[in-house]
Order: sequence, then C-alpha cells, then structure tokens
Amino acid sequence: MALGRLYEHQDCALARALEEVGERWTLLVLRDCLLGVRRFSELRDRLDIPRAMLASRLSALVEAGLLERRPYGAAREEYLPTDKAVALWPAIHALIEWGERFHPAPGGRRRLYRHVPCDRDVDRTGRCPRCDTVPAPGELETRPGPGADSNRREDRVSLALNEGPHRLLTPVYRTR
Amino acid sequence: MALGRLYEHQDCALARALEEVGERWTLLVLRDCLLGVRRFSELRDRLDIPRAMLASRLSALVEAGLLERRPYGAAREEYLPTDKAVALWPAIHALIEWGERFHPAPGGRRRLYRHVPCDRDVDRTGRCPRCDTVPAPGELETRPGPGADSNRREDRVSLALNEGPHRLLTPVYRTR
DNA sequence: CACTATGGTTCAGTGACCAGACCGAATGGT
DNA sequence: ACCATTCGGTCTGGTCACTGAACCATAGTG
Repeated sequence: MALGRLYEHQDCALARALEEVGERWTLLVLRDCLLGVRRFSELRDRLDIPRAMLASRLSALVEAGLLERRPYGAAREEYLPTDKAVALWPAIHALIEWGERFHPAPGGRRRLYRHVPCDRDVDRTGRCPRCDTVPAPGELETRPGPGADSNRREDRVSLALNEGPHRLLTPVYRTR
Repeated sequence: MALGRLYEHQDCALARALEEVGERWTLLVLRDCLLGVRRFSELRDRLDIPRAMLASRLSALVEAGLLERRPYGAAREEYLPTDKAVALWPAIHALIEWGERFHPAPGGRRRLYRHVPCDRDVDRTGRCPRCDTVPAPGELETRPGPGADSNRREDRVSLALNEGPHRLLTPVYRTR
C-alpha cells in the first residue's frame, strides 16, 4: 500500500497498523504464516504472489518485527511469526468472518476453527463458547468446512490443509 | 490495493474481504464513516486523501454495498454506512487495538470506546465487560484517550472528536 | 453581481506491482 | 563425475494504481 508517510494521521492507530500490514499481500502472507506455512516456496505456491513481491514483503515483515527469519537445514530459510504477528490474529479472524458472511462459498464456511483445550468451535467473534475467552492461535485447530470444496488449489500446503484438522502455528507440510 | 482478480484464492474468505476493503485508504474511509463522518469534504479534510482517490473509493464502496449515497440539502451528498459496513466494525476495532498496542502514542490510548447502555469501556477484544457482548457501533460512544494529545489535526471533524464524547454513526459535525 | 463551499473530473507524473528470465548454492540421481 | 532439481532469491522492463494540481458546474451568501 505504501502509505509511507502518514504523519498527518497522528491520532490514528488504524493508520499506524495499516502502514505496517495494509499493503497488498501482507495480510494473506501473515495469515498463512499463522496457519503454519513457513517457507518461501510454500507461500509462493499457495498465494501465487510474484517472487520479487514475496521477497520484499517477507523482509519488510522481518524488519517490522512480525516475522523472524531462521536458517533451516542447508541454505534453507524459515519465517516464523513473532508475538506481534500472533497478536494480529483477532484482526485477521474478524476479516475472515466478514468475508465468510458477505462472500460465502456455495457450500457454507470454508474453514472452521476449534479451541483445542475445550474441544469447541469458536464463534463469529473468535470466542470459545465454553471457556469464554478469545484463544490465541496456538490453542486453535483449523479444519475444512462445508464450503471448502470451492477450493481448487493443488499446492501441497492447500492439499494438506484440506485433508484434515491442523494445529495453527505448527508446520503444515514438512518434506522431511 | 487493486487485488482485482484473486480467483486462485477460492478457499480464502480473507482474500474476498481484502478485494473489497483492502485497497489503500478504504479502511480509513470506512472507519470515519462509522464514526459519523458523512460528507465528501469532511473525509477529504480529515484524511488528506487526493480528491480523485476519495471519489473513486466512495463510488466503489457504494457499488459494493458498503455505503449508501444520499442527496442532502441542495447539491450536497451524504454517504451512510450500510449493515455490511457496520459488520466490519469488529475487524476495524481489532486493527485499531493492534495499532494502539504496537504503535502507542506517547500518552497512552488515543481513543476510548464505551458501551453506552452499560456505561462501561469495551475491552481489547471489543467486548463490554458488563453485558458480555460485542456491541455494534450504534451502541458505542467514543472519546479522546490520554494519548489523544499527539493529534495535531485541525479540521473540524478532528476538533469535534477531540472535544468530548461522540456517539458512533451519528453525524460528527453539522454545519446547520 | 462577485465570492465561497461543495462535490466532483481531468491530466500528467511517479512509484508500486506485475510476469518472466536469470542465478548461485545445495542436494539427488545415475 | 555429471546433470537435474529444489530453494530462495535478484533483475528487468512494462503496466497500472495512486499522486498533486488545476479545472469546473451548481447552489447559496453578501
């Protein structure tokens, strides 16, 4: 989005937030990172984002303290969400809910989120109806919902996510 | 943002949401509309957005069913948020909270939100601690917080909002 | 009648984003 | 030893979104 300078919006926490995560692709990248996607090529395959753009976004997110870059194996890199990124989950979840409500898939919800300790799905506000808290991503599990059939993606990450439940923040797919 | 086509993200409610509200300026415009800013010139003064961009965003939002355009007086127009825009409040609020947390103003929170029927401030998840619901914007009142001093804007809308409490969705400023 | 407020449109310039080619390092296969 | 492939990028040239500034039509105001 390149809001770049928004000094005039000093009263505005929303402008501050959007300067960091409001650019094109950024929230999609972060959502996938919170789901457990960690590698450049996985993000690339799943989002169909231009390589240069992904590289640019990832380094900006590392710079902003939302992701941590970590060598992995030999000449491989991993991007892990920091607490700052994890704290963004309520906002991302709220946007997902809005999208599900006003742009529903034919069959229904595309994806469901369950609070693992309580074994209950969270409600539209992201709250677990049993323990009455808004769980952090680390306590959530996602699984395909009735509307997941509209997903025609065939990259490994999407296939794995559509196969069954998956704990957030844990790697979706591991080659070894 | 011009996400334009994202057919490949069919599994993804977030992509659907961002196609509609993810472009530059859009969420800032909608936040102001939910606060009660209704007129072209008010938005223009408060956001420092190029006129052409504001006109383009407003007509796109009307087209998308988030705002309703209504003649007002003579040769004046008003933009009113629809239910679809009101439903976006939890997401906007969550982003504001994240911004307040990770990019705080020197004095503290810039703005506070109170659930009027219960006379209690909502918590970080947007929930009223008394009635235990997530109130819609229509039941909220906002007032400047301890960090509001960092706001140096001098347009009429910002001045009015910094003066005292204001009920969301009601006009912030009225010339007559 | 001049002057201002409102709600725009038009236009040229800039910069963000795009697809596609290329690249070096580390394996894997034979 | 060789080639192919995977991974995580960079480079390049083109397009499109966004920008500031000027312009404009209508209605009301002094």
